[in-house]
Amino acid sequence: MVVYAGQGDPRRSIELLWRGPVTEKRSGPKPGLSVDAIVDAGIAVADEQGMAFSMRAVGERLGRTAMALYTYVPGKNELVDLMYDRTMAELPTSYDLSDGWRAAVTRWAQDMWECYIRHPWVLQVSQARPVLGPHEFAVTEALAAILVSTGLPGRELRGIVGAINYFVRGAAQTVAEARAAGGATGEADEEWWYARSAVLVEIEPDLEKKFPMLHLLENDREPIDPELPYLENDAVENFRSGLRVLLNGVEGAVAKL
Amino acid sequence: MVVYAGQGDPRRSIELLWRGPVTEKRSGPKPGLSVDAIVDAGIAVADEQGMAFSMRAVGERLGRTAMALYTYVPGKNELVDLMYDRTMAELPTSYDLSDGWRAAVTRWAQDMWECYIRHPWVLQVSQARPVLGPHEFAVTEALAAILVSTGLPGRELRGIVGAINYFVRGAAQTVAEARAAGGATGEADEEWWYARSAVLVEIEPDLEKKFPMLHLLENDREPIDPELPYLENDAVENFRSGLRVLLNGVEGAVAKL
DNA sequence: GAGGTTACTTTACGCCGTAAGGAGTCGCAA
DNA sequence: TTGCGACTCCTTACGGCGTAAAGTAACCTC
Repeated sequence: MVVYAGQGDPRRSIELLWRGPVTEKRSGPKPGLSVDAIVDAGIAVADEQGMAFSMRAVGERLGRTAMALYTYVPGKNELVDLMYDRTMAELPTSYDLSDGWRAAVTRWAQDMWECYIRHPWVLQVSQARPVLGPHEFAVTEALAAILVSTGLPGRELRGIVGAINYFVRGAAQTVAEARAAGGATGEADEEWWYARSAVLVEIEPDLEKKFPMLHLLENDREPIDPELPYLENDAVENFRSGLRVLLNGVEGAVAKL
Repeated sequence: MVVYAGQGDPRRSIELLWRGPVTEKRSGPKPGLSVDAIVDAGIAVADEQGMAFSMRAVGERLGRTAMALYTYVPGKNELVDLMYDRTMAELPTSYDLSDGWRAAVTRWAQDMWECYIRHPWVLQVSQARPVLGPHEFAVTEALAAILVSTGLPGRELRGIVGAINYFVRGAAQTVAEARAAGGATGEADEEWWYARSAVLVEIEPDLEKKFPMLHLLENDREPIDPELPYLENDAVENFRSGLRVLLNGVEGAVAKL
């Protein structure tokens, strides 16, 4: 499932996202739940089951039925928006620039990456229609603050912010989905890869001759962390070296100023 | 829905992906359908309805029930894999290098981008567990062939291939999902954005003061194509300038050789 | 023409998000 | 004190989904 932000009433969604401490006195029975509790439960369930978590599962975790949630939250889409923004609150809102913008961006990317890995379902919340929550803003503000310090014009910075975002998301997705797929089927990465590549070379024996450049790309490997599974190791290496290249490009633009 | 590649029997999946022209004579009634026809229908339905298309809808388009498809294809996941690989067949398998690697990579990215826009559901097929189909290989082979010509070592190229891939996917996703969300609700981008930003400034009036760097980033805009809707315009600009920065980074690495 | 194989259908199961309506609980005004 | 409206939470139900199971009819081979 992919969730598009805020399909429902925009006012209701945004009020929930930016809600302050609501303390109105109201009649009727005391609420046994709260939006916060539901969002927490939702995150916990989604961390375990991925974006395909069900309202019933969230309710169950709170000792309620699924329908009880609808008292607090208009629907699943809005709940996901709230979960997304809450998750973004885990990240720092500003970065130390004393080691230069490059070190700061690297730390931002690292933090973001780790957050994605902790909450892989976040990677499936649409980016195109931003959730427009306060913490989502804050995270981008943090990156913008670092990059503005380079002195580059806004026109160029927007592309760079996008590129960094896309890159971190993509790289994290590679790891996150590998884990999720393994977890869902109980298969480890290696097993999955082994089973398929074995069948592949059996059916298509001269794969290396058909795709020589891909084969060339596989050369020159160095182990990074032998503790990590194969695919993950690969992803971490690609993350580091890809980010380095990307930031070199930024550095080039800065140097031309 | 996000589809993880090949959850089913690996042999069956990969045989389907790499199947040659199957011409065995078989007993029983003549097949009225074929894997190819089903894959085509699936792509057509997914282009219209997105990844949340249903097996029933694909069957209906072929004048059959949903269950008829299961004679040819093990399940929806496998069908999506086949649709994915078929879609990749739309792309060129090699690029002219006479204008240099940079021009070639730019064309590759442009082609890839357009393919994603034509078939937005492709962006929701997992990347981490590659589908391992022949055309997916061919597309990456094409990019690898261009980049190998730079002379950079495989270690560095893997990160670069990843970065370019992530970037193009992310940038395309921004446009694709904006369109999809608009299409699903019948809202145009502008309306969506207007409705939300209006509520936002009402609820949080001093947004610009809370996130000054984001506000700074919005400066210095220039119109690219006034025909395109707002969000899309933005995305196209970011795609171009982001790719430029990324390739500058690659160029830096090449220059150091 | 019999028997096995295959294409396709019908039916059904257990999920999903959520609409509708009812039961019980509380604050407050009469 | 009583009644009422507001509120939380429940049960039930609907129409969707992917697909398992079993049945029917077409076709090939012997």
